[in-house]
Amino acid sequence: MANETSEIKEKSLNFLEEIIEESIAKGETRVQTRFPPEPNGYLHIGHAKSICINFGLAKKYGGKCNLRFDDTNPVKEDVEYVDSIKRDIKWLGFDWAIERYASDYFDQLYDWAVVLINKGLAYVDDQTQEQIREGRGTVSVAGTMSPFRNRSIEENLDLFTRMKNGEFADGARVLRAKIDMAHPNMLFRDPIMYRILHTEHHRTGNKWCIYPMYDYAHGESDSIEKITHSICTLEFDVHRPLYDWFIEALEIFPSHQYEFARLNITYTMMSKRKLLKLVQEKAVMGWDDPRMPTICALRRKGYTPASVRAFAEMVGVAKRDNIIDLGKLEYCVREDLNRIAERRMAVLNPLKVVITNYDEHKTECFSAINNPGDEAAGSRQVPFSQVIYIERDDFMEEPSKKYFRLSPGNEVRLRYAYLIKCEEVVKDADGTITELHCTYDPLSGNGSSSDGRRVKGVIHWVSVKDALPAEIRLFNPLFTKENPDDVEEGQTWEDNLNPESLISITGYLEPSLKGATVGQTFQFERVGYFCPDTDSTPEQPVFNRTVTLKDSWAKMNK
RNA sequence: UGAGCUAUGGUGUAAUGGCAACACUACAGAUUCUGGUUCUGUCAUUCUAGGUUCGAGUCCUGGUAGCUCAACCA
Repeated sequence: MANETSEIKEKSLNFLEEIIEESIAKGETRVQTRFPPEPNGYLHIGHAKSICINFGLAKKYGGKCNLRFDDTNPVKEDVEYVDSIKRDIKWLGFDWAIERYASDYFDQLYDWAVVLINKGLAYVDDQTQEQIREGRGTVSVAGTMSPFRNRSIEENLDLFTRMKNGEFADGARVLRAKIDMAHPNMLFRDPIMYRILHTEHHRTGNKWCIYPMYDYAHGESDSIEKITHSICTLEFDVHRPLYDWFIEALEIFPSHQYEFARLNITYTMMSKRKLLKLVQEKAVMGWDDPRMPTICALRRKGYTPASVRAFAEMVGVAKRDNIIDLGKLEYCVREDLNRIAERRMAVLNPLKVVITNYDEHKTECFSAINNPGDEAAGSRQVPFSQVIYIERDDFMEEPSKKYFRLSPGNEVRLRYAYLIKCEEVVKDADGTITELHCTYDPLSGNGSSSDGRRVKGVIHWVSVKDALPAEIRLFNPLFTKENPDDVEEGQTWEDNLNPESLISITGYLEPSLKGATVGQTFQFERVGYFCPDTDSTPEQPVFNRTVTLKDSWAKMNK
């Protein structure tokens, strides 16, 4: 029997879950969602949120989620994008019930347009693009009616057929819904349903030279698929009345649209158009450049699907505008990687240390734990010799008060190996430190020391003669401003690009990292999480920094 | 300026008329062969002015602020 203390407090519902539960309470027996990307670019973290919502809701309520490509504008779309989108959704861990394209419905959509013409609810307009724009009015001034608005049904039918048959040039005519040129909602001022585009479509080829607009195609596509909950972002809320208008006018299955606030992240650009520009202008290596917010970039950078899903869960779903701290995304990867990533040692900014009382011909191996949180991960052997690299940050000639790493006369623990003491600092003519001479305590190899003394500092190291040199790519935010669109007078968002977003250096890795392959992920102890890049080869290894470790020492010294 | 949407800590999300909760961040401390992890603690009179009510973050009215809409894009 459940008693009060064993009761688990139920997690509260988000507003979409509430809507669904209400509809179920009212007798709805089905939950059918859809994820409807336009194949005109790569999916980004904002789409990941939408994917998690749509597939997550379907899963939670025993329903299904379709994948539907919204491919109504052939001039911007391409199969390259279709393939990447499918791959990214699968990588995130979701699978769709059915795969469809808005273009699958072009015939049906055309027939329905004819229905609307016959009902006197649509007409062919011969005005130019300019004239149509002027006729629409403004937010505070009513529009004016097109001189072609009152054509007969027969003439409209004839003209629309001829539009379809390719008799007219691009832009010569459009099909418009006949609604209300004075409507306060601009979208109701006789919205365009079809435009002429003599462009080859990536799926329908040259079959069509007229293509439906989003507002006409989307709700009808939802209706055809009997979508119960059509979920989209907030900027589409003004489209909802029109979405409903077409469905009611056509008397077809009533899908309903619900809107949530899109994801924004500090220091991150989410606009597909602008991301495309970065790719085209080669400001980044490509859509999967690890500095991009795209899903393929996150994958390449070393993010796990679970961490992206956890992030989507963490940011929640609501209708108010938001800007999420980039730190939250980093928290999510660290949390996942801390659990699963094997530890290794690597020195990114080397300082040579000679251990003067250690046999110069000797190499011995120390056992190092692969993952302190996972005993099953086991351990590995790490070679040690007389000359090693340590991080330059781990030595300070004149240490500040709370510094407990290496300094002249001071002793530190080499992780998994000996205690060493700095005896001499060697400098070049410029005064730059070139190497350190240290002595070691031969009895300290097992974690103890010769006389029971304990040291606070533990630093990582790599044996110079065994080290594996590798290119290390350090990534920083792509933009210098929290909001990349926050621009000074006379500047553009591109002026906010961070010149230090990519720093490439040579690091020295422990030899066990040889042969690491794409998909593996490691923690370089005390430094961060790293993974082999897709550019990596056995001869020239390349590692990406996924995210740094939390560093409270660095923060203290800011 | 017409219409629509939204206002709760630094950030995000809860609280469904009854003690403002959870997570991230920040700060303080404990543990630690990673200045990591883990653990403990600290951080709000809910945009504003009125009203309804025994009782309002929640309901009502006015104001203010932010976002969205005037592509033959989605």
